[in-house]
Amino acid sequence: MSKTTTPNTTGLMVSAADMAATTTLATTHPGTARGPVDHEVRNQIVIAATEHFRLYGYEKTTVSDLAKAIGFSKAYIYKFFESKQAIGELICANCLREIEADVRAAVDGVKHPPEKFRRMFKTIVESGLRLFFEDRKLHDIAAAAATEQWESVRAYEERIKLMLQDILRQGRETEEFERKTPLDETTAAIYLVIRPYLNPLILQHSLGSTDDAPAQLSSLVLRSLSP
Amino acid sequence: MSKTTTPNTTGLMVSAADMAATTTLATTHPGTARGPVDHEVRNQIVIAATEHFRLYGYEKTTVSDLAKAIGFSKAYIYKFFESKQAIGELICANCLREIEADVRAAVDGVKHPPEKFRRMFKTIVESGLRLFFEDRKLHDIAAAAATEQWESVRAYEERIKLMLQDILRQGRETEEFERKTPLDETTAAIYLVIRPYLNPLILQHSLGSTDDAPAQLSSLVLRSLSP
DNA sequence: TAAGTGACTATATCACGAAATGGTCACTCG
DNA sequence: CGAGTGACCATTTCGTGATATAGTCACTTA
Repeated sequence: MSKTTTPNTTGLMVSAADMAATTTLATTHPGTARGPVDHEVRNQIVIAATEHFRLYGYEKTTVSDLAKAIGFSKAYIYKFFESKQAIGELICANCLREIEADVRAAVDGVKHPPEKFRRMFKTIVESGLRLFFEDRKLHDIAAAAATEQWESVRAYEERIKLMLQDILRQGRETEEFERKTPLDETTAAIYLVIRPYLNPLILQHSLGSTDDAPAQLSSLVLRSLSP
Repeated sequence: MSKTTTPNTTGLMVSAADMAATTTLATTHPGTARGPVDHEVRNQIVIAATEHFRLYGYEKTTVSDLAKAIGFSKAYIYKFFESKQAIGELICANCLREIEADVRAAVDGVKHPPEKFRRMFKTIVESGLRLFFEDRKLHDIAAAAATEQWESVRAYEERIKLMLQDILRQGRETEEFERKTPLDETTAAIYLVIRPYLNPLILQHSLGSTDDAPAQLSSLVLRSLSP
């Protein structure tokens, strides 16, 4: 039958902060979006979803709830998002980006790579725990995202990995870190060390050691990096 | 008295059950046991439970099933175990002890502590995965045990930790490992590194990296230990 | 034509009575 | 007295029909 040849461009026109009246940024991954990526109503949906998910959780929020909140019909929402999960992914991605921003802020301006690494690790754990304890409902989304391997989580982990690699590279340049081991290998190994504290799903099982882990593991890693 | 030889049981005998019967299954933690710890019927229960749990899983095995298997009434089972979970804990503990034995065997006879550590890590992952893939039903018990923090898991982790500390101590003696960092600290940190691969619950979430993780992380750890 | 929706379907969730299960105890029997 | 149990209870689990939800589509309206 006649495919709905919606004349929109489902392409990836990623614009960071292009919204009129909000603080939430709605960067969208290709595939999760549908219809106009930059649209007032789309932003309203994101805002309503963020609030509802935070207050009542992902499961207990129905698409109709969101529709009611923005004063449109449920069907209209599907003009902007492919599925409820696509909305969840976006909110989840925003969460993770916030953590990432925390980490970047903590590392930024610090001179020595070793200290950078320490702060990176420390902040990852702190921000992860903050999400877990203070925004449990949103954390649950992130956990679900991790379980089901949503794109948002994969991308987040990839970005953190790159950030780590960057710090390592800097440390090699300043000769504070050893250079024998291939950079990729070092990155991969250290990433494996911090992963349990990055991934919301695993973090839940590491709550017993979150107090000491960042310091102890940072020290261990830095020892392994000594030239 | 001396070991009961477990003459025979109504029902099939699996090799693993054989093992369970002949090796120490009397090692019961206070609270999980009840009545005579060394008793023919008790062993029959353990054998039946091992088999049933393996085949049908912990949840789907009822205490009545076990009773039927050994030819006694359900009530009699409670003369030997405080609860169904107590039986589960014992079977779980046996599983974990088996893994521990694997690890000990892999490390035993190796001379250099660095190599010992490598093998320890490698075997932990391999045996954990073996349980996961080949005895999923039993793995599920271990996972449940980890979730609910059963004593058996705590004890297992503790034993592995001690094993690790022992290797580290040896390495310090042979001067292959650095000695500046306090032994406790080193042990704790390295333990945190291997924990995600030890704990059945976390291992599930690390399946993507089980191929390279042991080697990469061993190298990282050993670098951190270099004098 | 673009913005927007009511009505529809297939699947998932819920409520709730029925059946099953973990656990106890008074009791029998040798 | 000790080995062993049937009958019993409180709590879970299960099966099932009723309800709710995700998602679609033809359609209206300005």
